[in-house]
Parts: sequence; C-alpha cells; structure tokens
Amino acid sequence: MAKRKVKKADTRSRQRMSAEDRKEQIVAAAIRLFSEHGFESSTHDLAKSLGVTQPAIYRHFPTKDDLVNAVYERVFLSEWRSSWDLILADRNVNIEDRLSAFYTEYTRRIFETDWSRIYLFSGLKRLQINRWYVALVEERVLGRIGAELRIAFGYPSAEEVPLTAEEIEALWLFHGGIFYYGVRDRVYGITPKVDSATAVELLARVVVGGMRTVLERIKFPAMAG
Amino acid sequence: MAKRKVKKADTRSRQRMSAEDRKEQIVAAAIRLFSEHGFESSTHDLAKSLGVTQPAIYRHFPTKDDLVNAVYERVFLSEWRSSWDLILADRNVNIEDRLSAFYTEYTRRIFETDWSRIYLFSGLKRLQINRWYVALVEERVLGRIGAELRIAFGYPSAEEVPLTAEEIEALWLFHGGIFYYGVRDRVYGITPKVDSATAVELLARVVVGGMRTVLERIKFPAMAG
DNA sequence: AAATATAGTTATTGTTTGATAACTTAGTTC
DNA sequence: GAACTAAGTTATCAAACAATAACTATATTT
Repeated sequence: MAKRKVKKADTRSRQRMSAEDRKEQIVAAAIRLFSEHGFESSTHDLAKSLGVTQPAIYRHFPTKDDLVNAVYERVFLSEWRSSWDLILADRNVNIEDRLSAFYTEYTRRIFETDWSRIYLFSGLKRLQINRWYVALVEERVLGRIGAELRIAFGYPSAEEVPLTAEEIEALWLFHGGIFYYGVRDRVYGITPKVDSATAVELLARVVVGGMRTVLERIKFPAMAG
Repeated sequence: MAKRKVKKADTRSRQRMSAEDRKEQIVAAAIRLFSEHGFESSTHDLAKSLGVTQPAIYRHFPTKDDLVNAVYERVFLSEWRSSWDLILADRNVNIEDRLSAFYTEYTRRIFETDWSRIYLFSGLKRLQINRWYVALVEERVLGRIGAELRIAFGYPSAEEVPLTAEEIEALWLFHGGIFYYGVRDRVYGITPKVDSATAVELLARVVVGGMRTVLERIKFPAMAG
C-alpha cells in the first residue's frame, strides 16, 4: 500500500485489484473524503486519494449517486449490535450502570468522526435514511430505556401503560445531549473539557435523576393513591 | 416584487435598487438558499431567485467568499438579547420557571430553520465562528444557569467555588438535547411528537431533576457534614 | 438639460465537475 | 502459450461554476 506510490509513473507494473476489493476500497476512501468535505467532494479528488485515475471509479460505480448510496448503506446499515439490547435488558444490574454501559458501547459507534459527520451531512439533505434511523433509535433505544425506567422506578410497565410522548421526548433530550457531545468534538472540532467516559457517566446520572422527575408528574391510571 | 417578473424581457423599465438595499436583499436570499442547499449553492441560482443576472451579485460582493462571510455575520452576530440574561437572573422566580422562560425565548432563535441549518453547515467546516459561538453559550448560558442552580439548591455560589467541568458538561447535555430537538425538526425534517413548548417544559423539568443528582455527588469543600 | 455616477446587463473566460469512448495490459482459462 | 476477460489508462466532452470585461440605461448632481 505504501510501495505503490513509488512506482508512480510506471503503469506497466501497477498491481490490479479484484473488483470486489477495489469497490470496498473506494467506498472506504469515499467515507473518509465525504465525512470531511461533504458529498459534493469530487470523484477526481477521490481517485487521487486512491492513486488511480478518475474513470476507474466509474468502472465500479455507474454514477456518483450510486457511490454515495453505497456510502450511506455502509455507514447506516452497519448491523445493530444485539449485545446493546442485552445490556439494557439485564435487570440484575441497576439502571444507572446499565445506561452507562449501553452508552459506552453505543457512543463508540456514533462518536466515530466519520459516522457523526456523515450522519449530519446526510441529515441536512432530509434523506429518508435519516428518518429511518431516527425511528430505529426511538424504538430500539429510547423505547427500551423508557420501559426499563418504568420497571426500575416501580411504575406500570410499558406493556400495561404505553410510554407517553413526553417520556419519549424527555429521553430524546438526553440522547440528543450525548449525541451533541460528539458533535462538538468530532463535527465542530471543539474538544470538550471532560472525556467521553465521564460524559457518559454524567448522562446515566442525569437520565436517572431527570426521568424520575418526569415520571413523578405523569398520572398513571392504575396506581393506588 | 411580484410585478418585475412580468416585464422580464423589457430591461428598459427595470427598477434599480440602492446598493445598500440590494446588498441586504442578496444576503437575505443567500441565507435562504444556503440554509437549504449549503454554501456550495451557486451564485447563478442565487441570482435567479432574486430576478437579477449572476454578475449583478459581483457588483456588491467581490467574491463568493465575501458573500458567505456576510451570511455568517448576519446569522451569528445577530445581537445577544440582554433580556435573556435578565430572565435567568430573576431570583423572585423559581429556577424551573426561569429555565422554561429562558429556553422559550432562546429556542425562538435557534429553532429558526435558517439558523440551525446554517449553524450545522458552517459547523461541519470547523470554522472559527462556531468555536466562538460555543464559547459564548458556555459563558453566557451554561455558566449563568450553573450559577443559579447552585444558589437555588443551597450550594456554595459559583464565586466561592467555581463551576466544575462536570457541572458545565452536564448542562451541555441538556442544552445539546434541546438543540437536537430543533435539529430533528428543522434539519432532518422529522416533526417530533410533542411541540416545542412542551419540549422546553420537559427540559426545564429534567434540568432541575438531573442537576440535583449531579450536584449531590460533588464534594464541596466548605460544606458542613 | 447636460454631465456624472453607478446598478445592472450581455458576453465570455478558465476551471472544475460527472461522465463516456476507445485503448492497454494484467490476470485467468482452456 | 494463445485466447479471453476485465481492471485500469488516456483523451475528451458538455454542463456548471466563479469571476471579469465591456457595455447600457437609470438615477442623481450640477
């Protein structure tokens, strides 16, 4: 990988890659480039970063749009780790520690520089894929956390009394809060004063403290007194 | 404004604007265009939206970059309302209501579609202006709120014991949370299930509940017990 | 009403961009 | 080892872009 650049002018001895490998490599380089300069980055620059000519990209992707879509898929459709669900569901652990453990894992993904920047670049286009992702978070993260908090605090379960819009929205405040920690760091390039582990601990703490206050003010029909 | 388009071909009767007015008009149109499609929007499209030719813009702005900077200034340097400071400082009102009132006013600005989208577009460029704005928020919003919470909860004042990095970061979680409410709505185009007034009320509630928990765990040197 | 200043136009330029066509050569198949 | 496949190149294109030059016509000044 480092050696190729040396034999720059001598195209005769250039290594050729399998279509599959090259395609992967192009997507990976595109993610790096797009996350830094947006999806308007030129295919010429992309090719340069790979040490190939610009038409070479068009052998693997019919249009630039196809490449962009491949980037979306690679970034957003990277599989949802089922271990994340398990962390939240483990009632042997207290809820604050579960939240801390979950967000430690989850932020490992969303705090990746590439991930958060690509997410915002695409979000600004109001794409369907962002709507889909937001719905996913609401269902698999916030819905789960909301349900566990109900149990932890001794309120009716989410099966008995579905989570209210206020509960979900309050959970969005916290979720958005930790996401925005990553935005300040990775997107704006402003290093926060506390490291991400501390931020996650703080998050777990304020979720518990804050949601207790939210739940106190909800009138649950089936409750005594 | 509506009439001009009719006499399209007849340049003889076109109204001319003063340089000052036209400059204002161009900036206003640029904010609309850039907030929707980013700063890479073409000067041709901008001119079209104004019903003038593209070189006309270059009479008022030497380069596109100068226009972009004019947009930054207009969006970010819109004056800081001193009434915002007063709302937070009024100790005759309980802290939750103050927070609610403050964020009602503050979100009126940051939830403007133009504002939040331009903010993110420029943030993705890691511009100095975003660093400056983040520092402003930290000082004039979070610093103030943190200080008032200390008083409200009976802890040592921020003058006696400066706010800790954890306190500021916890306040960032909430602030980022409400900002992200606006992002979901205005940037991604996904309408949240509760309106912004409710979101602000929830915010005030969880700030009070959450920060109480955060402050409980801080060891204040001068405290008895 | 002539002279001056200037907002806006038409026409054009040099670059950058996504994309295509025709060719070359590295690797594989028989 | 000849024939074939396909990864990659060179050369080129048309459209879109920021920017400039030269001109036109509308105000304002005198």
